[in-house]
Amino acid sequence: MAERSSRRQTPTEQELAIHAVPFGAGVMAHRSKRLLTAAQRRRLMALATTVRLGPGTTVFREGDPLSDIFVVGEGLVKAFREFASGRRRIVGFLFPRDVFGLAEHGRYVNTAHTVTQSLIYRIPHESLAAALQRDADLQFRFLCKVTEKLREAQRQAILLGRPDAIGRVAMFLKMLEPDSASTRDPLIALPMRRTDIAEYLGLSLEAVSRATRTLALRKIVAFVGRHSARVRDRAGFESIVAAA
Amino acid sequence: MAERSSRRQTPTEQELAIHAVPFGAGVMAHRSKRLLTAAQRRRLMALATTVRLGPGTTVFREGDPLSDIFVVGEGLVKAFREFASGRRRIVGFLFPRDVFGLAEHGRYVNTAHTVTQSLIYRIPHESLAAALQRDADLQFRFLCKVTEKLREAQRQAILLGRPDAIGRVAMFLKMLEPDSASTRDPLIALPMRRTDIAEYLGLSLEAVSRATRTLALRKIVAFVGRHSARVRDRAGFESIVAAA
DNA sequence: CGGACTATTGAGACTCCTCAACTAACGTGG
DNA sequence: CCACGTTAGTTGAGGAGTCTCAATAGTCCG
Repeated sequence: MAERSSRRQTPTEQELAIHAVPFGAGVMAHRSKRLLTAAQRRRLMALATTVRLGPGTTVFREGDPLSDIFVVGEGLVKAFREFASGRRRIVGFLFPRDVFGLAEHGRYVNTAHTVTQSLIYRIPHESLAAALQRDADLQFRFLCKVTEKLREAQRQAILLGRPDAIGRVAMFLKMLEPDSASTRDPLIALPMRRTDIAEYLGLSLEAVSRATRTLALRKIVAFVGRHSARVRDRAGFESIVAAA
Repeated sequence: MAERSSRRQTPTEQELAIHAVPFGAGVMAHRSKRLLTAAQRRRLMALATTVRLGPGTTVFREGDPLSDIFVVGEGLVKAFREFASGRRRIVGFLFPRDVFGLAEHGRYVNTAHTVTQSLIYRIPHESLAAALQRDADLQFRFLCKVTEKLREAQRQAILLGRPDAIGRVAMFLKMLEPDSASTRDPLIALPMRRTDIAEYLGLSLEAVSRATRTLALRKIVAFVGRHSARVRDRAGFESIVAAA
């Protein structure tokens, strides 16, 4: 399930155990606030070029030769794969501080699109590899980050294993919910479109729509506008998330 | 999608891009043959204790405090999570050379059971973390390994997103299929039970059974006994795998 | 040769998917 | 600032597929 190595550092440092889902979503709040020291950050930024992209822009395509590793500075990016049938499968939402650009055999395995306007840092992969080789501590941070992604990926797998649409949507909202500790405002931001949610949850657009409607009718979650939600019935919500 | 850093080494070295599915399965054949140098292997073994476990043995449980990181030497291990409803979700099969013991906040996030008799190496996580901190190259190998797991996890997510049982089973078989290049024998080993397959694929036991039967009736895959299969109609098989 | 477990097969209910139409939101331009 | 057009999302009806429950067949043990 997860490979790892681990080492506790500052409080709430996560283990190395592998578990990486290239999904920055919901986890946004869970991730450690500062993974890098000021010096490390400075050195990394020296290797990076900064790009500002409008919404719906392609960062790279599946099959493109690997060139850079990317880090989200601001905005939201989605990583997905397309099939012959035209169906799409989003394998992860990338939030600020998330690293992306997963490759295999020298080629990116997914396509990455911006969802909202975004600020992206790109680092040539050779430069990054060299930097990681020189700085074991920096590499450890990366290892933690990938492990975090693995955990997220497992979470998505668990979510997809559920047979009920309402449960999937509830789990998705739970993933995007800010840490109860950090934020007092229980507002959940949903920057992506319903279609994106459907492609992430493995459901049809209509099923997502019906599930949200049901949650709203039962007064478990209130959707304000199309891009935010709020849990109204905490107990009911958690029981749906926990079930199966 | 995947974070990463990367660096090509010997041929077929994989990138660091994050994408980790704690799933050793099918990927067995895909993984690099030798990730460690003899010296690194020796040093790691010095930290490890060896355990031989019978089939169906619990290695650790979800929620247990993190103590060791594990590596499969021989046999097959499954990592899964259990729900209040009694439903189980297998998030990964661990094959020889796979690392497991994913933790968060000092606790294992999954339960690990042996499927067959297995030889397991266990390394105290502090010792491993220290070793990785000292040896950047070794740490890089771990990073590659976690990245590999992330790719596998994404693959499982893609698989689970498919609505058809036959397609899921076909993808699963594809994952377990040995590299066409390495092995000339197209026999696919299925050490796990049907129930395990069902819990990995997010299907009911019966749906798996019906899917295998359908594949057999269409003469696409031949199942010999309960623990091995062989692709009979390569074109038909690949078209099912690729579809959707 | 039995017995317990695992897997297969069958019948009905339920849920989601597909197709289609309608409504709402957003952006542009007058 | 309002009107229109395009895109995004909601709602409805019917069909396909899986899930559940139940019973049968097969396999691995002792």
